[in-house]
Amino acid sequence: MEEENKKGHFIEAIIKEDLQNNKNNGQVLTRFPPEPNGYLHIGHAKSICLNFNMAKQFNGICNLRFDDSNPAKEKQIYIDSIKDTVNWLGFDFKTPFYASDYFDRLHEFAVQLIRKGKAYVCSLSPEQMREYRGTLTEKGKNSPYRDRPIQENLDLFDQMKNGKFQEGEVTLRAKIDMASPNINLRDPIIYRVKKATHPRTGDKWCIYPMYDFTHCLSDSLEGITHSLCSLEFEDHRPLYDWILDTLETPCHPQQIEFARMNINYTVLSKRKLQLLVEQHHVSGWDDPRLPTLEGMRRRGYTPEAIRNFCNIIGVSKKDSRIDMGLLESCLRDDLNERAPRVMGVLKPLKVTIENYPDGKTEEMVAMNHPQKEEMGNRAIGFSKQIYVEQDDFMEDPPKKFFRLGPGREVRLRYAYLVTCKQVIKNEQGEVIELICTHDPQTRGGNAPDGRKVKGTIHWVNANDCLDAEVRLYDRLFTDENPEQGNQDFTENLNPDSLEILRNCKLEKSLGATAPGTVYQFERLGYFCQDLKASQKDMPVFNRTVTLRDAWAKMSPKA
RNA sequence: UGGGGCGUCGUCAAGCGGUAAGACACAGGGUUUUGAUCCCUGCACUCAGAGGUUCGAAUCCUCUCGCCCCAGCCA
Repeated sequence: MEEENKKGHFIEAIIKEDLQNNKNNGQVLTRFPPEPNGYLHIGHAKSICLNFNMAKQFNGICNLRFDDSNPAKEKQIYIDSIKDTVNWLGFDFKTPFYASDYFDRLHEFAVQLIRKGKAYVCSLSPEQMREYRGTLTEKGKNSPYRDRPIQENLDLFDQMKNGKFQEGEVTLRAKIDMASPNINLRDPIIYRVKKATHPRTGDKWCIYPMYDFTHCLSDSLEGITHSLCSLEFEDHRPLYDWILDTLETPCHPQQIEFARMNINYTVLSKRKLQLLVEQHHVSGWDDPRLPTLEGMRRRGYTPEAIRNFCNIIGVSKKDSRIDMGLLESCLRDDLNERAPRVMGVLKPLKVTIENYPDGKTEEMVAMNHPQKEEMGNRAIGFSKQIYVEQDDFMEDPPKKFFRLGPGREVRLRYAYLVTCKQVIKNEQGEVIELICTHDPQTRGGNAPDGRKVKGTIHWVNANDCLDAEVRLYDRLFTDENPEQGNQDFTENLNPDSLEILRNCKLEKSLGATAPGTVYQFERLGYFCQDLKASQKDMPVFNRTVTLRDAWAKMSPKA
């Protein structure tokens, strides 16, 4: 808590200064305002953490508010998913707020604006509207309907509300300045006709407020003090302020913009994510390869790892592209602490210990976490037939290969030192079995004569293990920035982002996994059971993330 | 050619006139029954560039260059 005096990121600095000046009576109220038109992704997590953390840090509150002013795109399933995901991430909101709960008040505000002569009903068609708006370098022209008398506007707006107009026929516009260099101020539309059923208000309305009108007023109605949003809304701030200054509102929140998150080798836009789902490049919104929070959750990401990541990357106004490696580093950091260790063989190679008694089984004692005694031990059966990893054997290994090879001795973790005596191949010349001997004196893994064995490999008891499917995931795209330029970003999809292994042998204890628990398969990585894909007789495990692998680094793929 | 932003290590990011934090990555080394973890060490004489102000600048001023956003009845 010596953080107190540090300024932190620029938003934190602004809030501290406001507090010092007793602005907003020393209150801090933020909000996370998703539109329920899709699922949340890691980019949203940044905003969620920022908003909830600022509120918490300054003894304030953060509202979850659905920005549901466009019924054409919004659905209840998204609302449900978003609520669930925010909770899963570890944030509490009492009851969610909805912009749609303010529709009546918003309507009154619109009428107020008309009465003030600051809004008018415009009968320009969408095409005409575009022409009148001008361009980036040319001023716009006033709408011929701009000077309709107040009473006429009132009547027309009422007719809009009563369904007398078709979509696109009329709009309600703020009367600001068609010559403004800021296009957002060229008489922006604040209400449009939309004959759609709203997930929450049903068919009560056939006119809906636009974002710019809805957002600032919703903020004000809730007493928000700091309205944090992304950079692209910077141009909208003058409009945000204009509306709140023009209308008689409870308070005037301060909009502050920050840069949204980007991560390399993936995409973080709802539109592109949706495309990946629709075109079946992935299995669904919760595909473990997706940066959606539901996907990451299914993959095995923990809320703690995600929150830590969001805190670590900071907040600024600079466009950035964060290294996926940092996310993975945060993940490993958390998983290393909490994941129980187990053994599992992904690509099994049968090993027969020729000098081990037939039919005998011993219980070897394995630690559930090498650095945490308190996590306890477990017993693992050992017998004459075991499986080891195919990658842990090389017929003609280089000197630095510390694993199995003809005549080489390695330690079977928590069991014995074994030496490879014979290699058995099939007709194709593929190694299908190893005949080894074990040193009975080395039970547990230590040699009484003090002889050093450099390599330790994992194994699974052949006659008492679990058959499982394991899914290995790699980055979804081969290009660091898949959305570069205007070319089709799906061309950069990594064809090897998913590898399914169907003949995996896992330690028996994995037969009953607690939902959501991530295990470390020693020497391989972190894995968790995929409850959605698992069958009764064939559990499916997802590889959450690999372990750091110094060996893989020095031997660039054989 | 209009308006709004942004440019500090490979990637994020502190710094707010007193002489470049930290994290990830990377490179060495140590411990280790996971080539994991952990622990050391190294890693920007320089802050997009050029001028200027100052005893002193990444921090102030001027100009130049580069990148991002805006012309939905989307948010």
